[in-house]
Formats: sequence, C-alpha cells, structure tokens
Amino acid sequence: MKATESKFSQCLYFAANTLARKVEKLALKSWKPVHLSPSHAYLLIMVLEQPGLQPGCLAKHLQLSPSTITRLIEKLEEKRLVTRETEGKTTLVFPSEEGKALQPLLMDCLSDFHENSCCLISLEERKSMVANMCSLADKLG
Amino acid sequence: MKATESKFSQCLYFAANTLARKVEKLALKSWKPVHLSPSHAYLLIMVLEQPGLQPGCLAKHLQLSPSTITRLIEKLEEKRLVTRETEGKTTLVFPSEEGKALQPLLMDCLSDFHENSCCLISLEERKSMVANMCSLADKLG
DNA sequence: ATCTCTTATTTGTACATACAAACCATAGCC
DNA sequence: GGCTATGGTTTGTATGTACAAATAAGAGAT
Repeated sequence: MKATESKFSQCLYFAANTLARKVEKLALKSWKPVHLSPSHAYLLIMVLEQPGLQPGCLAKHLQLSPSTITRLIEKLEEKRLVTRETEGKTTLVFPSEEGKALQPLLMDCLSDFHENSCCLISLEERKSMVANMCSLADKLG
Repeated sequence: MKATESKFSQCLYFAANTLARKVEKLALKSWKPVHLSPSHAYLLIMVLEQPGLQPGCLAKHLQLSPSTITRLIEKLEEKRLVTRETEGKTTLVFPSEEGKALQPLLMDCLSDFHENSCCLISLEERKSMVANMCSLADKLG
C-alpha cells in the first residue's frame, strides 16, 4: 500500500514519520561507502568544517539533543575519526587524521544522496518542500 | 538555533528527520490523556474501526514493518486494549471492551492533535504539505 | 502423501534518539 | 576563601523502529 492511500494519509504525524523513515533508508544507502549512519556522517562533516566545535553547538546545528550528540561522538571516537579535548567544562571536538582523510568520500556520499533524491522529485520541488518542512519544524519549537 | 538556519537546512534528510521528531513530540503531548504513544494510538484506532484486522494489513496501512506491528500489539495486549486470535497462519486483532471504551477519548486526542497543528500552519498549507510528503514517501518506495 | 515453496507472524538483536539525573567546572556572591 | 547557582557534558535508562532469522501454516508438485 502507498502512503497516499492509507487511512491516515492526511495526517501530519503519519506523513512526517513515514517520510522520515523512508528518507532515512535512502540516506543509509548513500552513506554506506563510509560505513557511517547519516547522523554520524553529518556530525563528522560539521566537525571537519569547523574543527574544535563543541557538543552543544553541534546539537543546535543538527537539531538533536545534547545527549544524542555525546553518543554520536563516542562512536566516532571509537572509530578514531574524531578526538575530544576537554577544556574546563567545555569539550572541543576535532577530526583525526583518519577523519580528515575521509572528507572527500563524505562529500561524494552527500552528493550521491542529493542526486538520488533528485531522481524522485525536481530540484525546485525539493527545495520548496524542504524549506516548508524546516519552517514548520521551527514553528513546532 | 532554528532549523531554517542550520548548515543543513536545505538537506532533505535533515528536514525530514527534524520535522518528524518535532511532530512526534507534539503528538506525544496530544495523546497523553490516553497514556498511549502516537503509534499505539493509531494502531488502536484502526483496530477499532476494523475489528479483526491482521498485523500484515496494519503494517501496510501504518507503513511500519511487520515486526514493529507485533511489538505495538504486544503492548496494547498488555494494557488489555486488544486481543489476538490466531487462525491458522494468520492472526486477527480485536479491540477489547476496554479498548472500545477508549474510542471517544482517542478521537478527542486526534482532533486535539489536528487543532494543535492548525495553530502553526493553515489548513490549506498543511494539507498540501502532507500530500507532498506522502507522495514523496511513495516515490521512495 | 511427502516434500518443497511461499506467506504471515514472531523473536533476537541492534540502532537512533530522548529525558532526567548526575557530574563537574566556572562565575558570583557573601 | 568557601558556597551556591549556572551551564555544558555525560550517564542511566527507556522508547520506537527495523533487519534477519526462526517459526508455523498453508499451497503445489511429483
């Protein structure tokens, strides 16, 4: 059955969650080459662009809770892709050499993901949908 | 920081997941009176409308995996809101008396949820967004 | 009638995420 | 200087979801 045919096809909860799960699956495939889940990959991309970024800041950018960020960093640390340096009460996250080496591959995965979604929806459509979703997310606080 | 201001604000993965998490939170609040999570509530609503529905059918309507449906039903069974009757290789799910008694409250929660989302976005906007999200979800397979 | 193939469901396990509480360092205040 | 308040981070724990394997029942073929 298609989502558009479901009894709940007009329900925001249903639509938002169904879409997110399917996008997650697509993203998982796109990031397989780096052996990272999408959220780990996005975090690593941020840290590569702004070495020394703090968990709290990452949480705000990625719109995830601080505890989730801690968990994501832990895993990236295990994989030796980032390192943590605590400075007083704050923590700074840096990419390791291995992490840095991954950057081009990460970028490939990111554009692969974007290309895959472009096959399904025109660039313009996607842009406006994504913008609408973000603005609604903001209204939801 | 707002989602629209994030580095990834134009990314479908980011937008879909951020929105879903926030909608989930809103929905959680709306369904608090019945002490059920949104997905449990939606499942129960379906079973109330079509007693004897099978797990596989529920999976298709709710766009969730069969194993997730099993887990949801288990919990509803624990709470004595539904019962399972196995017939050969299939299973039929029925609402219990307690489950049936909950129906009006469930409907209240549902409309409460819809009202809450109406405060943030016009009915028309919501409808078109939800339709877009569902159709994109369908394209994602 | 038995053996295999398919289909429906459940179970074991794993992952992403969040909440609440704990931890810990700094800043302000007395 | 010590005490409390604050804010950043981490930990314990719980939830929702899915994949893959296990189970079980029916359908077809020989």
